[in-house]
Amino acid sequence: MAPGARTTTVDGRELRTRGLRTQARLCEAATKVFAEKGFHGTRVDDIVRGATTSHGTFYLYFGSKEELFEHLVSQVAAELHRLADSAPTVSRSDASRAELRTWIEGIATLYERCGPIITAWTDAELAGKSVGNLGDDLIGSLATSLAERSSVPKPARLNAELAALALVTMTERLLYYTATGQVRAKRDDVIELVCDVIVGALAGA
Amino acid sequence: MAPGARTTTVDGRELRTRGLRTQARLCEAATKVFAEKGFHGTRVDDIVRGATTSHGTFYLYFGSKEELFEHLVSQVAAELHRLADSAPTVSRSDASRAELRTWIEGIATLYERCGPIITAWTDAELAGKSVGNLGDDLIGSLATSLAERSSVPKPARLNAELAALALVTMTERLLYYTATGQVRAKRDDVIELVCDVIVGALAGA
Amino acid sequence: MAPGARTTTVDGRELRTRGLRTQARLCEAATKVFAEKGFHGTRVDDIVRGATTSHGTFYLYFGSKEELFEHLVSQVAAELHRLADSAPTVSRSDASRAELRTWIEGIATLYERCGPIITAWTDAELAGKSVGNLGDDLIGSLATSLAERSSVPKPARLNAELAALALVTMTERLLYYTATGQVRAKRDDVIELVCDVIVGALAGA
Amino acid sequence: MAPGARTTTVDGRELRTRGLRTQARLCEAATKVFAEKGFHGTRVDDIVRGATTSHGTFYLYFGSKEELFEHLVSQVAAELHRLADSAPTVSRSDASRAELRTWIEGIATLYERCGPIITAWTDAELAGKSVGNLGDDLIGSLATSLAERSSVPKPARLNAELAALALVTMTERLLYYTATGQVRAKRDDVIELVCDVIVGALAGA
DNA sequence: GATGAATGAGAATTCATTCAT
DNA sequence: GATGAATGAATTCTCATTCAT
Repeated sequence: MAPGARTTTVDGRELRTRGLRTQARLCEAATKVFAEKGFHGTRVDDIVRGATTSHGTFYLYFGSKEELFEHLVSQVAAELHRLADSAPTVSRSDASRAELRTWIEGIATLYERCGPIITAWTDAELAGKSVGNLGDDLIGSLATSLAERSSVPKPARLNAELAALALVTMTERLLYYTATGQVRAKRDDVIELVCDVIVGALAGA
Repeated sequence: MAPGARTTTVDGRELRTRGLRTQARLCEAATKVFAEKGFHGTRVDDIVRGATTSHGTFYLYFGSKEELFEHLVSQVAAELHRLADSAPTVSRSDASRAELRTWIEGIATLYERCGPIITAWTDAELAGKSVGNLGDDLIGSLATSLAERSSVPKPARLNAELAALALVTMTERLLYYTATGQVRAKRDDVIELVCDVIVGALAGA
Repeated sequence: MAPGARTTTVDGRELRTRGLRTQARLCEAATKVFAEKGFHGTRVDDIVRGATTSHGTFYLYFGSKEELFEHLVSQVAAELHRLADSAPTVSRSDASRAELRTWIEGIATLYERCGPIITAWTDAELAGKSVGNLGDDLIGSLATSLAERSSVPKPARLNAELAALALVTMTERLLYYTATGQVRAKRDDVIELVCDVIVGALAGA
Repeated sequence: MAPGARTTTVDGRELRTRGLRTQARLCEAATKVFAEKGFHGTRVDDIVRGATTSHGTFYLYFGSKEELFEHLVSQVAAELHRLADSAPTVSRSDASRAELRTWIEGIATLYERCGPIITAWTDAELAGKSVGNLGDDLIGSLATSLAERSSVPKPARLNAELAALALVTMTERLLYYTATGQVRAKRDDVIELVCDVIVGALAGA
């Protein structure tokens, strides 16, 4: 092989520049179509046309519609995991609040970029194709991180873990609705609000 | 018509007792299958087997899979609308808290009964079959009711409407996860928690 | 049986007044629907609704959709046969022309009454259900009658039988088009024209 | 595109030689089956078997049974229109008669080639799928052409337009019956006869 | 690497006819 | 006599995937 030629492997095959570009085109097209029609509504033909290639080529790069989909979703999932790892501690201090805000902003940004894929993800999930499980895995792990790092004095009723879950759930959906335009509110307002509720609930009185 | 004979009409035909029973059997079977496999995963054949009838009979009562589905969903939607209308006022008084709790319990109960249909609903919605729109319509209207009835002193940042939306969203998802077993928590704990967060956020300090 | 009760038999069963009326209603409704939608386009359900009865009742009187259809068609066929038998002689005499005219008028009238059924007949025929065969049988026999009675001096080329066929065919179609409104021409003009052409062709110079 | 490569497009796809052949096979098979069983009697499956392909392939080239049918019919229709445009003038001169004869022969030839498709056409038409309308459009336009070009001195009663319609109708049906074998007569006799009648009726005395 | 063609196992839906009351 | 309910074989159409060039 020519030295310096950039290659990656897909399913064991070496991909050179041309192949890489084709693959990228497929991903792009797929992202668009999945976003518009959801997982079930998307036909391989749609993707293939969008990428101006052929069916044959599609199966050169991805073993199935599912596989391409998982490929796309796993990228989002990875970012969400990264966010989970960087969950801040929650307390009433100004510094902590700023940190929390930054974190929430990170989630918002991700959702703005990938909202539609997340929709399709939910769609696919319902068909039992657990790709990495949004509802459970990721929201769960975001919540766990948050709970671990919150300074809850545990008033009688407040189960920190559960509370974190509630709050992350709220955050997730609200940001999702905002990103997809289902909720008409200013991004900043939403972020502030979410921070307020989280601090109110998770920081000791 | 003989007085007292209960009849409904489907496409101009009068339904007698037998027909009514068959229709009910179809609904039951459909509910079960939709719950198990989601809207897309469900075949008319599954429903028909579940109800021990024939395909022909199915189309005697419902024009299509979609139609039967909408029939089921509209019932849940109606109940959600009813709940929206009965949203309580939110304040720190004990009486108000009790009312809120009852309301939340109502939602929880509905979700326990219909969780799977709601899942399927989301599933169907993604295919563009807007049956009545869960995410938008209903959560929105639950939120609006709640906002209107909350005694918020409006601290600078807290937009009551948006807050209500956030809280209802949280409630909805959390109860949904609980009802479907995706979250392992005691029903009562969840309800209490949700109440706490709502009161904390929506009742004036 | 009560003396004087009018009865007919269908498939061996005795029909009393009520049954007779139901049967008549079915025929009426069928005539209408066949006319509108053709044989293939007509569903038993359409007929049954038109007659405000049930499917069960339909099969009480007719063994199948075909059978009812044949029942209707055979009536028209009978009248056409009667017309064939009464074909006039064709010559240049005024008396003969008047006779011819009357005959053509008879056909026109029949077509005005039954045009749509004749359409449906053609429709059904194409499916291989030879009910009595319009194209062949009847037109043929009309032609034969006409040929037999024409005073053709047989100029070299003119095969009377074939000519008669041609002329009857022309008559049949033209009257049919006129009766169904596909040709916008005054009834009398059409009849006159047809007479002219027939006399011109069939009567010796 | 490589110069000389013959391609057509179906629904945006480019057809190569192989595809073109398959499409042709489908048309051939369809022609045969439609001829045998009429439009309604023909199943996609019949066509597909006749062409030794799969259902999937069928729908690769035609959106439905109707579409393929229309494709076939439109070809015949086009030829009929061409014939309408080339209608001769009618007079008693020998030259004119020869021209007329040639014209009629053209129709006869077309009917010999496409008779069965024309049958199926009528069949389909009755179902309301107006493909281009045989009875009305085409016969009408043949008639119009003929009328325009006939040297009728207009004896009192003879409306040239209507007469032409009558004659074309006669021609059409007679040739049709002859082509499909419903009338047992020598082709030439029929053509001669038709010419005679037309000249007799349309050429001034 | 890339492509158009081909496949065929489903899936939804229709409708003439029979059945039970 | 009459009726509503039930049936299921037959039919059209779809689409993920494989094949041949």
